[in-house]
Amino acid sequence: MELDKSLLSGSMTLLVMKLLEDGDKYGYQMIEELKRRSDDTFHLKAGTLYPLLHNLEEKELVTAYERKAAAGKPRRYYRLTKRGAAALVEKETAWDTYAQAVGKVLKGGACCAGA
Amino acid sequence: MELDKSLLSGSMTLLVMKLLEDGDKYGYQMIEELKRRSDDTFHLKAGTLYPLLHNLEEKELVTAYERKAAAGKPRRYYRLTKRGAAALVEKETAWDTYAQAVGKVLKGGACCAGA
DNA sequence: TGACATATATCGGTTTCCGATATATAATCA
DNA sequence: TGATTATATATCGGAAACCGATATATGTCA
Repeated sequence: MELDKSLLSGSMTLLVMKLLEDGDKYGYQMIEELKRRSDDTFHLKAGTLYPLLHNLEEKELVTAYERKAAAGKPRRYYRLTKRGAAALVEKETAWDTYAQAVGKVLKGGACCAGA
Repeated sequence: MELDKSLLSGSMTLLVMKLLEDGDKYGYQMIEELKRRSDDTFHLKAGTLYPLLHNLEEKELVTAYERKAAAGKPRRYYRLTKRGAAALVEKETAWDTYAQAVGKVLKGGACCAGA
């Protein structure tokens, strides 16, 4: 594909990083928020999210810290690093390019234009 | 994900099937046309396309026939079956849903709305 | 002769994502 | 009290997508 293959379908990484743009969040919270913000379209699974977060941490695109909640297990919060924020911008641009290209193929049949 | 996982990133299957909507095509031709219709964004590789086509054939979403060209190796043309055309419509709808959901997440930060 | 474009094909590998499973805490309910 | 459910994190194994490399075969052009 050559345009950032990791977008296809690394879209989950993009979306998770986007959630962190609004402020630090912990894993379980991201699952809920992604569901909400996508109008119940994305049901991100724990088995997908946690390895993904660990991977972002390794690449230093996010940092993590633990904090006890009023009840339950302590929560592991994630924060976008500067490099993470820069990577996010790139990923958003790549997504736009990709989505637009799909749109071109889906709309532009031989039926409608010689262009 | 629950919305047709094979869209993420089965987008290639969607795009290839879409190309066939305009008429029968052979593999190499699809690679060239996808490049053209996407304004040089998608560089579909032979190693991706041919297994994908064989898979569509197995599922009876396309049929194939061979035809000699004026020169060179004979070409293997593919044609959308009725089931294939129906599957294409579904895949296009799924793509729309998916792309819109990504759009919602990318646009709707906590920064801009309580909605 | 060799390089290149056309054309199809397969194998092995990486990355994505998920299902299943495990662990731990607290609330609710029968 | 015991069972279930929700919260919260984690890992493992597997399926599927896509690609790089490679192989094959034909024809043209220098």
